[in-house]
Amino acid sequence: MARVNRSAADSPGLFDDQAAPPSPQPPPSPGGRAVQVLLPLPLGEPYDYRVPADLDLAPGDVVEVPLGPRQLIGVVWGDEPARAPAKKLKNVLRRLPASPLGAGLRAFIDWVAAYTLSPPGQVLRMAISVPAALEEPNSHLAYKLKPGAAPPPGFKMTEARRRVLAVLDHDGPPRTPAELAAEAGCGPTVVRGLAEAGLLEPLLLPAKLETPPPPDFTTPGPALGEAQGAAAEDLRRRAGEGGYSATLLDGVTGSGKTEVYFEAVAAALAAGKQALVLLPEIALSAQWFNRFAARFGAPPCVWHSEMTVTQRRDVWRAAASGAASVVVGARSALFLPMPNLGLIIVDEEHDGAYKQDDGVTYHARDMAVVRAHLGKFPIVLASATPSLETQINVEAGRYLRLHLPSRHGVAELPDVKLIDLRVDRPPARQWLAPSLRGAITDTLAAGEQVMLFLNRRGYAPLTLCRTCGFRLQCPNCTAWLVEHRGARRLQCHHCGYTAPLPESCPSCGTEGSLHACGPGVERIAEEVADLFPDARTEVVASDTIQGPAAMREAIRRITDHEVDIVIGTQVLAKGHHFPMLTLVGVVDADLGLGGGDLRAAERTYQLLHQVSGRAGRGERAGRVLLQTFLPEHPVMHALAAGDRDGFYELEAEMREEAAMPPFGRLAALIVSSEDESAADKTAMALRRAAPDDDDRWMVLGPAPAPLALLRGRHRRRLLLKAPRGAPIQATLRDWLARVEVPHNVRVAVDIDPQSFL
DNA sequence: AGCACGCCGACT
DNA sequence: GTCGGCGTGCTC
Repeated sequence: MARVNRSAADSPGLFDDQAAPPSPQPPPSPGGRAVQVLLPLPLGEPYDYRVPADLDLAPGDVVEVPLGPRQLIGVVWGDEPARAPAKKLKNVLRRLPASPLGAGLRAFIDWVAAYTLSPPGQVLRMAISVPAALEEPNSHLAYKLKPGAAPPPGFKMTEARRRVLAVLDHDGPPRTPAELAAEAGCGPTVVRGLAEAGLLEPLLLPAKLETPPPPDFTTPGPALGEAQGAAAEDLRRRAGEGGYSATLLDGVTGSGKTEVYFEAVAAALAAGKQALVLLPEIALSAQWFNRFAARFGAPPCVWHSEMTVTQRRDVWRAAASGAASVVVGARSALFLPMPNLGLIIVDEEHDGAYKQDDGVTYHARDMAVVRAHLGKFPIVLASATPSLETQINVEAGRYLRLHLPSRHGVAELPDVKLIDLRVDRPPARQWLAPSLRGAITDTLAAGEQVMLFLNRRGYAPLTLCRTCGFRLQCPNCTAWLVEHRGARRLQCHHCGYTAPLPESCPSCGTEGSLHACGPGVERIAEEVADLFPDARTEVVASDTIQGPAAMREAIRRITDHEVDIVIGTQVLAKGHHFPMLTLVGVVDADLGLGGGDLRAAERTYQLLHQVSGRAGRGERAGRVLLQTFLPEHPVMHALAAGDRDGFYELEAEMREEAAMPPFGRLAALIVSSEDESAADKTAMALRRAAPDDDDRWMVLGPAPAPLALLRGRHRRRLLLKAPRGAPIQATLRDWLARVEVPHNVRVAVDIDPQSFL
């Protein structure tokens, strides 16, 4: 074998035909090309690697590199000369066949990392979360007829086997086992049997990329009303022209919000762009998919964390290659590589599910605006009850607003009435007030449906001993154990701890003295069964409904009126349309208001508004009864009076007065440790090192975090309050650098925390 | 995030 | 005398 022109630096060829020995690193060559590779680890900065001569690399390329003893996949982040000492440099091993990450996505990852004070590698990990998608798609097995093959002796030519051979006999491409089985109408074993008998010739087809069916954006959308049409036209123009803009699409369910933003999606597609739609709880929105399919004649690509690795691999590839023109997903879809991304929709933008609280803490709605800004394309935020942040951004002129009036000229909400529980009292140990019971009776008599809403799973939120007062508490968290009578167990809703319900008090040993306090949905179901024994009832909560299929089935039963009274938690608050549902009873409207959380009133208003919207969406008028001990509270007042704007004005006034978000900014430091005193010590040390420019910065705490003990870790919280526009990241970075954090203590940073006590 | 290296307790 | 617990520190 003649070899020519081999340089001294090349392998001498000795090992060429042997099992790979540990590859000797070529000596460092100062002139050799290097790249910076960002690895999906919390490393803080990209690492330098040498580029072998036969490899041509550019920023965005996905590569495999050695790191210590292992090999990792990373992304080329820069192509400057190496800064690391030359003797540390290792070679890039290979470039992966994945589509490179575009400059826009890379800039976005850097931006999110800087904003959230997270290592960029940790943010990158969210963008390349499916390693399988980065490799060459697997070629797959296919069969064609083996020419001249004869059945072996003893082979029975059954009808099914004959059909398979007939399918291949007509000309046509080789087919995969699954395709063959489907076309021949038999099981996969039949195909395998033929292959084993040597009648089929196996061959490997190059992988065909799962190309999603293209949405049809050319067919005009449904006829829209005047305001809807004008809004759609505005968004169409923006999506078609490109360029950054942020628009609040403000309208209740039934105002045609979805149809309007579908027009923006259609315009983006017509301009050759990809569109991304974020939804808060993707798995539960079967009705959304139906509407999308009705408008575009094909389902969208879906992305959420509960999908299988295979599903996510295919969607990731389709997004990265540009084959997926529309992706709809939960918050993590925001980090999908979409090279032609030209429009983002954030539906239900006020929803708390957009905030990610572990790992990189980010708010997907706000980061979506950043991605649109960096990518210079429009973003649409849609909601019937926008967040106060978004409202203020509209008022300040940072966001545009398109208001959609209700299409049918009816009031935005059904008739909402308050039930004053101080006067209209339920009997002892029961929870439905007489007037609500009466309304349920009337509704059932009219052949209509009732929804009772209580945002609390299980039977009772607290169990205590009547003899000694002992309360059953989670050993790992600062939380009561919730009795689940169906499962006959106690459960912690924060860490998943469960235990059987004890017969006697664990503290004083008295038998039969444990007492369930307060209601959960299971207990309301018990009361309903007692009061309305003939009604068909169903409890819908995240723990009674396992998986999207079960959810769809529950929704179908309710829609088809197989249920008279549905008792549900938050999972039932969203988007569903039940034509025969005319009465919504909110068992405890005050539930979210306790605890002094900054956003308690806002969130309660948004949730109850949404729940109220479930009543009377069909032909029939609906009514809503809110049981409350606080009928004079602004939230209750606004809901009963249908005065959304008044509520927001008051809420904005209070926040502005307190210089709280969105008028000021917050960052939280969560100090946590299994060792309580270590957590306390670190928290106090942070307090002492706090920025002391009192005019700009204000530090609150340390205080026990909302769950002072969570999953066995003791948590303390400090809050940094700053004026809008203050350099909060730089201040936090300096602050953290001044404090020595022991190794058994973690300090997590939460920029723009959403919930706290 | 892994993974190795390192420094103190219960075994053959 | 060794095996192995997991604390701590590095990886271009």
